Amino acid sequence: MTVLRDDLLAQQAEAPTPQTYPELRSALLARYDGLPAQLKIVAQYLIDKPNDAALMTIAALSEATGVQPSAFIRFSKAVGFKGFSEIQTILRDNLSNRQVSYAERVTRSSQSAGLAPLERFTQSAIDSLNTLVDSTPPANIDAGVKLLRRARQIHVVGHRRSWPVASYFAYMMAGFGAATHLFSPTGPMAEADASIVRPGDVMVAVSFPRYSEETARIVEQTTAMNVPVIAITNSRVAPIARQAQIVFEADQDEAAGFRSLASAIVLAQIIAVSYGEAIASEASR
Amino acid sequence: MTVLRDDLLAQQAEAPTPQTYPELRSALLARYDGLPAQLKIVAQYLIDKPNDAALMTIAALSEATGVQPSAFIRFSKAVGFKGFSEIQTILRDNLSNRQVSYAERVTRSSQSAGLAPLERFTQSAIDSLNTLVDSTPPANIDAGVKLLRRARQIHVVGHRRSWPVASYFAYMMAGFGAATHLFSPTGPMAEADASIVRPGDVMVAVSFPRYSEETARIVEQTTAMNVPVIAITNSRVAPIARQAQIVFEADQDEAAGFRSLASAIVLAQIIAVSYGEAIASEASR
DNA sequence: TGCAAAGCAGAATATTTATTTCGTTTTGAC
DNA sequence: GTCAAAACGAAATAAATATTCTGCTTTGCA
Repeated sequence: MTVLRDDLLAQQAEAPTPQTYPELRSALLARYDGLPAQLKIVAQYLIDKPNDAALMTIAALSEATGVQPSAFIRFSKAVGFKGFSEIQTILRDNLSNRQVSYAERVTRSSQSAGLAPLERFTQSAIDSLNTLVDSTPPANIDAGVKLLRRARQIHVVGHRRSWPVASYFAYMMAGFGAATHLFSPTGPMAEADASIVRPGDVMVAVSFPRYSEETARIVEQTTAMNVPVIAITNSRVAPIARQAQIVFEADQDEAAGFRSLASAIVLAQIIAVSYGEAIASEASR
Repeated sequence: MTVLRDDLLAQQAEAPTPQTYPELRSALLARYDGLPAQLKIVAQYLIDKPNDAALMTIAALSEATGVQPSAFIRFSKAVGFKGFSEIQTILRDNLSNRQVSYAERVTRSSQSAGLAPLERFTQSAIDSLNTLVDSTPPANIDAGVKLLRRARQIHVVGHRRSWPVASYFAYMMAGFGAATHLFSPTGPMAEADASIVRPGDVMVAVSFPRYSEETARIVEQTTAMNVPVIAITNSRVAPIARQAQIVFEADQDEAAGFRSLASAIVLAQIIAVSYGEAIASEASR
């Protein structure tokens, strides 16, 4: 009897209704696994976007999450509240306190010896993305897509820093059903691979400074076979750009000696998705 | 007569209804002197405590200011709005989007649908980079760097879409001289690799929806050996985030069903460079 | 000082938003 | 496979909140 009561008390004690957002957050994380499907979605939204949820109505949240309004109430009661409004009160309190700490953060980080890597690199990435929009002619994308669609097989090559871009592009293209071959990232094997390139194929080469010699060599080999090359690089005069049919520039101004791959990754995505959309719009005809 | 009409038109023209908080604020400051007593109080409150006003009901504002609810409506109409709710919408937008520049917000809202992939994806990437800055606590980066520096060896795992991020991170870390081991991107081999993980190591796991089961399994195996995990993922409640010591969120709002890796790539770069700088600053002592 | 116009407070109403209810569907244990 | 319990979705209801309306008060001007 005593044991049972203790258990109940303990259960109550280890789950006192949260009063502040940090408490709420950890309570949700703790209970997440045991929640039913719809309520998991609600919990996730509250954890991931508390500041959005603070300002939205239940109807808006329902729309955003695809979860019925009533589920928000069930959720609130499951977590120990009387209704969703109580949860929102916590979220709002947290939001109105937040701007203080945010302001502190900005002042603190901007005064501490230059700027923290966090701000430096995101800003640099944003700049290079803006440049990407301005410097990429839509006609270039169309031409690239056209070439890719005519290809018997699409080869992708990229080494070192360019490898993530190359592998991402190959992954997306394969996802769209394109016959894709990704060159191995290690040098020696790569050249062996080159033998599988045939006329009628297309080569997509990714290369950024310091330009990999292997990539350049593979591009040379394939252009000799009249296989057209699509180059993703940082400059029209980059080694691989000279022989390429189509050149995409993803220039990145470097922040503190380290260039960001953000614009190159996004460029690869744009080309791949444009290809995917072209495929899809033809299929639907 | 003509003069009077011109005057009226001019008055109308120089007071277009504000759409953003900065506009609202300067409109209020400009008109403040000409307002009747009660409305002055309202204006002052909105100028002094916009973030409070954003979250309060008219009743609460009435209580706080000693001004009747109806005066808030009269005020709103005097400034050109249909009701006080419209003003509050502006205040709330300002509160939740403070980190995003207004220029960007305008572009974002005016585009939404039917735009070329080029603009869609770059804009979406920029948005997610802004979110990254706002949602990443610098302390988290410090803690991650500390953990990485203590590691005997650093293991990196990521499959499918996450592979480019994982390989890029491993590449950079290796460049800084860290003992780095990158798990193979193909499933079966990956699990064999797990045997080389030892206590004293650190596991860096990259995982985005749809979450790879292999990654989750490897993380489980290694946490069982008391190897701490640094997670790069899109949500605190992502599978691998649960067991992780440190969680970095790089959530990206998806554009047209395709999420960009830009913020994840930049995040990986930030962590790696922070590590590199920590190493360098110690070496120079 | 008187008078019109503007401002105001408080109650009444309309609207929005949260919550409850209930019939249906799904899930999990046997 | 069957049954009971839990979860769910949709619509009805309740609560809250915003807005309008009315008559009264103050202000500015002659």
